[in-house]
Amino acid sequence: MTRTPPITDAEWDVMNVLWEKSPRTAMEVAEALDRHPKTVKTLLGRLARKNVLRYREEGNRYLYSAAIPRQRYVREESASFIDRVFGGETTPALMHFVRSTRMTQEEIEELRRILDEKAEAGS
Amino acid sequence: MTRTPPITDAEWDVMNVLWEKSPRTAMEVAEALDRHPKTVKTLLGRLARKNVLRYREEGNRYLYSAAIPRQRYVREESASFIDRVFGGETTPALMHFVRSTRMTQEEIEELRRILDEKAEAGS
DNA sequence: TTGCACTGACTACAAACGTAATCCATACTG
DNA sequence: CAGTATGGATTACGTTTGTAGTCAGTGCAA
Repeated sequence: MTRTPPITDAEWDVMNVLWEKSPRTAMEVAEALDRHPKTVKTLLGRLARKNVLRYREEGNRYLYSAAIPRQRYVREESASFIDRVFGGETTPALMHFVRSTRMTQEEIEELRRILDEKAEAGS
Repeated sequence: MTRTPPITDAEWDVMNVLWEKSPRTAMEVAEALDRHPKTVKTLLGRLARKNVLRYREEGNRYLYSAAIPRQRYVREESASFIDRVFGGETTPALMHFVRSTRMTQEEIEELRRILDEKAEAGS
């Protein structure tokens, strides 16, 4: 298992749109982000070099797709963030997140169900 | 209310030791972090310039203290982290996060309470 | 009292970043 | 078929970051 290469803030933006929907052309990504196409191209290139995304030719353009599941990145980034900001205390961090995230009633319900499962499973 | 200036990873390390206990001399901070004193001095200087910490002279050396409460940084950093990493899809990612975090029954209870509050407040 | 040991101020510097512009090949338009 | 527009590759460039070295002042040891 290759280690996930670190990606920067701007690169996260790009990956987020690809994780949301792949594949996309550079132009589509740029539009989704409302950022300069050249800038986005640079970022796509850097991400490709890191093998975080993959592309396939389609006519004269490339179709980019995420090559590493978002889950994995979220997990690793969360760990390092929590480590840095919360000193490794995961649960307090989680509570903070839940508190500060706006959710619909359905989502709250869903979360309750998840908690029920966890309680069930026991520790 | 002045906006909290962004601080880098290395700067977080420094602030963490100051938040843990202030005031401290540059040397003490360097020792706590086990990092080169010169490096730490640079970081302290940058943080001072950003007014994130304050210092007071004591003989020929400075005693540094955090000038902005940790709480505030945690709040802001969390917000930007959630935004960046969870992207638009905050809640699904959060659910995954909850699912994959090991918690005690008490913590689960605590989280339930938080959800109750949210359900209450919402709609 | 004299020089050294520390300290902060200033300077250095390469790598990473964000943001693009330029260059070059090629696909579509007229 | 020629010219133009478009897309990727390469190059650019100021700023930020991590990491530390150099310089200059000063309090303490001898």
